[in-house]
Formats: sequence, C-alpha cells, structure tokens
Amino acid sequence: MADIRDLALHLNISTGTVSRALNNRPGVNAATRARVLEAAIELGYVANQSGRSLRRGATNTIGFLIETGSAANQESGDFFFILLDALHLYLAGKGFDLMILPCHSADDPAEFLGRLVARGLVDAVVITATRRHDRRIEMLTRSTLPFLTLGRSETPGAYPWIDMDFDGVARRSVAELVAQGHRRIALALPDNDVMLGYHYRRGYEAAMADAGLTLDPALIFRNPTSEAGGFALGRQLAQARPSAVMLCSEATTVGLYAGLQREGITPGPDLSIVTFRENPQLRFLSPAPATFRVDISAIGRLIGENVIALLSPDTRPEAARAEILVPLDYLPGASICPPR
Amino acid sequence: MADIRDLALHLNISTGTVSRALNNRPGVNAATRARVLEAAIELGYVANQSGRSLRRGATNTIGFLIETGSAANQESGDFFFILLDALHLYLAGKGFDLMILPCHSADDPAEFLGRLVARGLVDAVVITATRRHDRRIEMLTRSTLPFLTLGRSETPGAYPWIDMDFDGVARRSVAELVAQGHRRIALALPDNDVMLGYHYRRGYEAAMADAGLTLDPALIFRNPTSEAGGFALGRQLAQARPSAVMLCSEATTVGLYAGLQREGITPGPDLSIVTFRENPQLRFLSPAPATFRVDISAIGRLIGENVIALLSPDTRPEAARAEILVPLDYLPGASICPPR
DNA sequence: GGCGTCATCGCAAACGTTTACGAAGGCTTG
DNA sequence: CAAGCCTTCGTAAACGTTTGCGATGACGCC
Repeated sequence: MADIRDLALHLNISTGTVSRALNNRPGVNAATRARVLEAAIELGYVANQSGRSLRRGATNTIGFLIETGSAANQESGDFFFILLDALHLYLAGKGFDLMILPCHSADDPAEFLGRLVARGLVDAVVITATRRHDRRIEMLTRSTLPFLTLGRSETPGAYPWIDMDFDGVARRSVAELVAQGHRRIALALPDNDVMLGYHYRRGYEAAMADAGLTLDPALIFRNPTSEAGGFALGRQLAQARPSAVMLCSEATTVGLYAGLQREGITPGPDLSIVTFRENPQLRFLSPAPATFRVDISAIGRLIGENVIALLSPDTRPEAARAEILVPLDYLPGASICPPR
Repeated sequence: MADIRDLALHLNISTGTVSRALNNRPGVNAATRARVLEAAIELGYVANQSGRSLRRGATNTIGFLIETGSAANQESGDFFFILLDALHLYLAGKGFDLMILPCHSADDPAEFLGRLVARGLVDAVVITATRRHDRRIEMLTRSTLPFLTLGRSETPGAYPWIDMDFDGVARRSVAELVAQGHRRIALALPDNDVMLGYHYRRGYEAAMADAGLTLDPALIFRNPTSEAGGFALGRQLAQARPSAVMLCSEATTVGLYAGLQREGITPGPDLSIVTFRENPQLRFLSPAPATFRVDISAIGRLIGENVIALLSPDTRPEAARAEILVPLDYLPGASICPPR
C-alpha cells in the first residue's frame, strides 16, 4: 500500500534519501536513517518488487528448475522438499526469493529457458537431474544467465556444479559386499541416461576391478526408477541369482522388497541389498536395508552459497566456479549378510 | 536482450502500436499486427516482466504457500509434486507463473504474508495445510490479496476453498469395516490441529453412530504423522486390541506395518487396515492396504481455474467464491478381513 | 576571511512497459 | 460536399524505485 513517496512525504525528506536509507547506502545521516527505518515499519512500507527490479535490472530471485512429467521422480519427493526448504531459508537471509520453475518434459527445454532468460524473471537458475548430454546446459552456456547445476554432466563448457558422490557410493557398496564374501554382485540402474546412473556404474566397475572380480553383463539390470520397476527387478534377480544387489533408487528398493517376497527370496540371508538414499520410508522396511545418508539441507545451503557467489560482482570468477562433490555416509543394515 | 523500442525502431512504428499488437489489444491493423508478431520471434523479443508488472500493477504470478519445517510433511512429497505440476501446466496456459513460497514454520506467518502482500510479488496466493483456526487466513482476509485455500478452516470469513472429502472417506471406511463385521474400530489421528484430522474424526463419529456402535475413547490415537508415529501406533494397538484401524496418513501406515510385524500381528487377518491416500509406496506393502484414490492432477487444475477466476474482473464475485469438495474413490485391499 | 573539503540531501533522469488521449486520414451518410 | 464516424497509429504520461549529479551548509585550515 504505502509508497516510497508516502514515506518521504511523511518524513518531509526526498524519496532519494529514503531509498538510500533503506538500502544502507552511504551518504545519509545516522539520525535520518533511523527515522526512516522507524517510519517504514510504522507505515508498513516494503519496497515494491517490480519497481526495484526494473530500476536495478535484477530481480533478486533465483529460479529452481524441476523437470516434471515422465522421468522426473527419480528422487523421492521429500528430497526436493528438504532441499528447497534449506535453500529458501538461506536465500531469504540474503534477501533473495526462490522461484520454482517446473519444466514439463514435454516442453522443449531450450525454448522454455529462452523465454525465461528474456523475460528477466530470475537472476540465476539452478537446474537439476542433469543428463550426460544436457540441452539445457548447452542453451544456458550460450546465454548470459548465470546457472548452477545439481548434478554433473559431460556437456562441454565450464560451469559450476554440485553433485553427490555416486561413484564413491558404488565403490563403498562393492567393498562392503566383497568384505562379506560376495562375488556375484548385481547392479540395478535406471533405464534412462540420467548422470546418477552413469557415475554409479563407473564406481561399480572400478571397484569390481579393484576387487579382482570380473564383470558379468547379465548381472546389470536397467529398470524404471519406480516401485513397479523394483518389483520387476525381483523377478529378474530370481532368474539370475546373484548373491547381492546394489540399487540407486529408493522407490525401486521398496518395490524390490515386495518383488522378492513374491519370489520367496528373503532379503538379507538370500540376497544382500545395499541402496540409497536413506530415508524414513526405507528405514521401516524389514530387514532394514544398508543405505547411504546425505545431508540434504547442507546441499541446499551449498547451492545457495554458490549461486549467490555467482551473482556478487566482487567474487573472482574462478572462485565462483564451484565443482563440489558431496560425500554420503554409509549406514550398515541387516540387509547385508554373508552369501550362502 | 531486445527492447520493445528496438522492435519498434526495427519496424518503423511506435512502441505503443507494438505493445498493442503483442497484447492483442484492439485498434491495430491486422497486417501490422502480423508484422509485429513476426519481428518479435525474429528478434527473440519477450516482454520484460518487471516493466510490465510495474505498469500493469499485476505480476501475473500466483504464489503457492507451503509450510515447511516441523509438522509440514503430513502429505508425502509426491502429492505436492503432482499437484504443482498440474497447477503449473494450467497456469502456464493462461500466461501465469507459479511461485512456490516456502514459509518456515518458525517464521511468523502473519509477518511473512504481510511482506509478501506489500512487495507485490504475486497477484494471488494459494495456502495449504489449513488449520482449524488459521492465522494466515485471518491475515489474508484483512488484506486485499486474493487467496484460495487448499483445505477448509473454521476461521471466520468468506473465502474460496478446495478440499478433499475426508469426512466421506471416514464414513466409507467405517461402512466397509462394519460390513465385514467389525465393531471395535480404532481411529488414528495426527497429533496436531490440521483440518484433515478434524474432518476425518467427524466422519468416523457420525458413521459409528449410524452403525449403532458406541465410541470408545480408548480406541482413538494421536500420533505424529510419520513412519515413527505409525511404528509407535503398532504397540498401542497391540495393547488396545481393536479388530480394525483407520488411518489418514501414508507415512504412518508404512510405519504401522513395521510396528505390527514387530508385535507379531499380521495385517489383515489379525487387524484390518484402511488408510489413504493411495500411492505406489503403499501399493507395495503386503497385504496391500485398502485405500482411497484421488486425482491429484485434477485438484491442481481445479486450483488453477479457481484462482484465475478470482483475478478476472468479469466473473461475478459470488461465482468466484469456490467451495469445492473433491471425492476420493475407495480401493479395496487385502488388508481388510472379517474379524476373528 | 577566503577557500577547500566533506557530509548530507534534493532533483530528476532513467529502467521497460502499458494506455489514455489526440491526430490524421479514409469512409459513409445526409 | 460537409459533417461525422471509424480505423489506425503516434505521443507522452504514468507505474515505483534507484542513483548520478549538483546544491547547500558546516567545518577546518591557512
């Protein structure tokens, strides 16, 4: 309601001074500044965002791109919820807003982002669920909009990224299983080209080689990252008969437990299981699966810090180019037993 | 990049005409309009949002308030994901943007909303997880910002709402259980004052009365809406020994299955269970629980339609005041058996 | 006392868009 | 043919904010 002119009129000073006082700009008397701040709360004045954005050429808003539609739900819903909560909290402290931008997979991501950039809705954008070759990254590197990816990619260009160490998760998983005596270790992968699966597989292959185990292509499975996919995996494993299986999807794990039950296979004694990401839903499976835990809120804050660093002109460009790998902690579970 | 002035210069016409052409305003020659539209795509022109908002006094953005923090996760993450996807899709078709506004439960909701209104970030706001007495609704009824609630409330005032028919779910649940011969039917409620629990309880009480059954306060339980809460409920039920239990939380149901297993109680034969909302996670429990299904995407679209109706000046005010109760469909499950 | 410096503040021009208003010209109609 | 209307378009003033520039004193110093 209240204008900056109302405020200025009410204080008998110019709007310029009011603006400088509110924005902590130099050149305004301490007493006047105090009066302005006081009057601002009294009148309930908050700067209009459109006017400020227009003048400053910046919206103080960060976009967070979520791909919705088909293959989006690879991370369970609570992952993004926790992440967004932490990110929003951090950004709010810095005076930034957060705008979630659901990009439907049916849309052309390039066109979607093109409009986004041109409209000047956001000062920077975070993109998630990166692909090995990602058209969105291609598009953004050509534009002037700063961006940060949650997830690595092999798309050419120098851009900041934050990712979880799926490679390390796979290595540790193999190591834990091998320590128990497993040799026939199956790998469950998503059936799309999301980067997570790529790194998970690379870690698996490296760790298997380190352990002196030969890779059996018949033990590598690709299924939709869903409960149904996990259920189908149960049948496949009943055929292939590995002594252990590694998974990289929570939903798939839930489905696998049901699928194994139907096949008469007891998780743990009959088939060791290690998966991630740890969450309450998985913790109440029986036997509790061995998982990996990650501090999602920390990732949210990390994203916030680095996306702000991208925007602040005083940081050196090379310092702003984050390449951060977040580790996950191993959580033992009763789902890992020695092989029969 | 490209300005509306660039566009006008490029076409040798005035910016006013360009604006009118782009916005489908009357008073511009069809041929000129075509030329403008063509040049717009050629130069990649998209109207700057800040300038437009400032002039129009509207941002063409809908806010979606999500309460994060403690008691927020009553709905599992995928609920909001599906909802937001559908809502965003609908709004995009109407030229509106969607802004998710996480309001941390630690914040003062009134102050949060006050700033929001004053800043003019959004033209309307949708609030979720309504409480029986909701300070946010109080605040919004006093402001001029149009809003819509997902969930009913008893906060005074005439405001549009959309809600799911939890009352009907409870009635139907009781009816199904009574039809199987159950008389000692337990009720699991959330431990906070979210409206869902209130309506669920009312439906339960009414249906029990209709069936001629007396209410046993010892069979009504309040637990956190989480897996841990459901696990604890398992122990409580082992003490109280009802023949059936009704739940209104997905996470609680998952925890209950684990808790019952620990108590040596077999879901179905030993204790009938009916719960909602149906989702993949629940479908892979064994025995599959009887649940209720709701078309979440439809709710998303419904929200979109009604929030847009709130903003369009040509709709009659009384038509814009939606009070919509969305039904849920009963899905039988093996978790319902006759009592022993 | 004159001069330079500094702190403080007002003035006014932007930022990009929309829109009320008026002007010009073509057309119809009496 | 004049009057009036309609179509089409240009002009310019907003929307609310920030900020460069200049003005006004106050103060210190030679």
